[in-house]
Amino acid sequence: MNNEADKERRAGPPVHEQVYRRLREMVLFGEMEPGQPVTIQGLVETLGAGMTPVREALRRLTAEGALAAQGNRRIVVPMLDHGLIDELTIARVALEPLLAARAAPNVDAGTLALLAETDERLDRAIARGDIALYLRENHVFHAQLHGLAQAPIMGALVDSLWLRFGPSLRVVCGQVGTRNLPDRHKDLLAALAARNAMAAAEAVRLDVLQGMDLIRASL
Amino acid sequence: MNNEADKERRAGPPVHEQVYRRLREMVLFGEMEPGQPVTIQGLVETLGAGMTPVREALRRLTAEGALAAQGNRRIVVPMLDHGLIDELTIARVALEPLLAARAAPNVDAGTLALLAETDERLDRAIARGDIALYLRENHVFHAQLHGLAQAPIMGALVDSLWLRFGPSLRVVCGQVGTRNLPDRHKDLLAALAARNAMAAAEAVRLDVLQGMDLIRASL
DNA sequence: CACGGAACAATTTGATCATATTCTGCGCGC
DNA sequence: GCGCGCAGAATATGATCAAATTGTTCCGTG
Repeated sequence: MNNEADKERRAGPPVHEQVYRRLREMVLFGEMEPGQPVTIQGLVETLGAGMTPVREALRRLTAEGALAAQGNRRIVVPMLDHGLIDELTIARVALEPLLAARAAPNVDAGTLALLAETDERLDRAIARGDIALYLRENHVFHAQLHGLAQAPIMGALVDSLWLRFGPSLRVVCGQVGTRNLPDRHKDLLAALAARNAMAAAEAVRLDVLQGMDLIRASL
Repeated sequence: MNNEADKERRAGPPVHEQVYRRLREMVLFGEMEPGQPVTIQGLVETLGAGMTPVREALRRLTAEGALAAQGNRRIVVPMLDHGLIDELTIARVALEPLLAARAAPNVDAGTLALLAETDERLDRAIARGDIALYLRENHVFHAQLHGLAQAPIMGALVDSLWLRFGPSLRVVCGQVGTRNLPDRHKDLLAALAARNAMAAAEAVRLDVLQGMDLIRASL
């Protein structure tokens, strides 16, 4: 009896984990605006979860830089200023090419095909002007690359950086459209196919610089 | 009446913040052994706090890499293997010299004197074989440097890295003693005094390599 | 008869919730 | 303009429920 209770019990990951993942996606894919306040009770109502799991998810995201706690006990989606964007750019340029270089020796035909497929979907999203899908596929593309690097620590650092510019990237795309979005992915795929770590690193470096310039340009 | 209640009320920072800081120190300064399980209820008794603040502090530290959640919902102090140490080394070499270079232009006489004082206390700690004090002063030294860099994002990334090797560093010091601990601080201080960003970066790079080699050598 | 292992029970630990308490910010009156 | 409640939101507690680990027992086998 009591089917609904049973169904809820079956849910493998704990609630605070589910809430964390949901909020993480919302931040990454621009479902939350920079500067927007995030209230616990609001999320409790929106997500239909208890306070404790929501609180834990918020602490976790705050620790990762996805959200920001402003001294008085309010939590907001962080806004980026010029200095922070510069810092983010420096950090990304320092780390992401390293990941690409580490990934290069680990590519095989299967993973390469997977990356190529993702990049194709990404191109179609750009062509159709589907910003949400672009953000999603772009993230999948880089996540696959980072997975290949077999580097959990550096991967976590980079994830944190992506969380920080996610909301702002969405805003930029909304303003600029999908015309000149960064896509050094073809160079990257060629480099990976050739197992050329240096070339892969350089392709990623350019992709990062191009993307961050876009954000910087829109203030 | 009820002085103890009054005292507790006076406590400015919220309990979860206090618990977080205490646990963070315990991890950074090796008061917890790698591999040691961390239980919520244990901390509730040890620290005399409620479950909710403890849980939040643990989530935060887990997100920062200071603790590790092993699939089954247990939390442990992470153990480093060879691969993780290599990764940590790469990440530290990629980031910390950048911070030093950014800090170099910002040094003035006062901050330089502060750094020199810290370094002196650090030397005395080494001379006396006081491992706990060494770890503490070494951290203060680098924290002061990172503060000078005016780089909150990269500072957070580096903090996360330090949290990851804190426990293991303590173990190493316990085995090796304080004889040949890394100390490129004299070179670094000279470079900072001369506002030489490149030299400061190089000094930090060598300090990092030396320190991580020590950990790597002890498996 | 001793040993190994699988199932089971008991204890420990984690997850979640309902509720009380405290703090912040805001609007009202002086 | 300034202080003083008042509403609302966050913090913190303890109870309750669920899950996992541990220890134990019992059976089958060599």
